[in-house]
Amino acid sequence: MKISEKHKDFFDSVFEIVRLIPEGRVTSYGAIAKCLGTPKSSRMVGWAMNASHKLEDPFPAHRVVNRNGLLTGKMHFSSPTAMQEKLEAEGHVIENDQIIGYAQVFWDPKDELIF
DNA sequence: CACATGACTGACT
DNA sequence: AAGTCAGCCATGT
Repeated sequence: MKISEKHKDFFDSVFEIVRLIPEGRVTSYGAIAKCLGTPKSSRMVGWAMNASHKLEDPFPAHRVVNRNGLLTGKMHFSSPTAMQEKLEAEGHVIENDQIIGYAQVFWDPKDELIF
């Protein structure tokens, strides 16, 4: 299966934003979707994350969680615990698959777009 | 082609 | 406050 060129645009934007996430910060699918102008297409952001596995370069998909700071996509990583481990390695505290102090480490893509 | 599912979210009840 | 519904749209059956 191959990603259409039309979708590549969307994917590219998502990847670019996620790569901009500073270490020790996280963001949500909705925030990215909103930044792209399609706030209701957060599912598509998750879809893009799924496609991120094809990327050869390291991709911090673990820095993208749902709006509750819940690691809903951890099962899609190489290891069910990989996501949590990487987050903890960056200084986050995970409890019950949820990022403690999520609001404090939340990073809004718009912060980088607005000057 | 129709229906169900999913790395989601916001609104409504 | 907690549960339900409705948008979203690609993919799988």
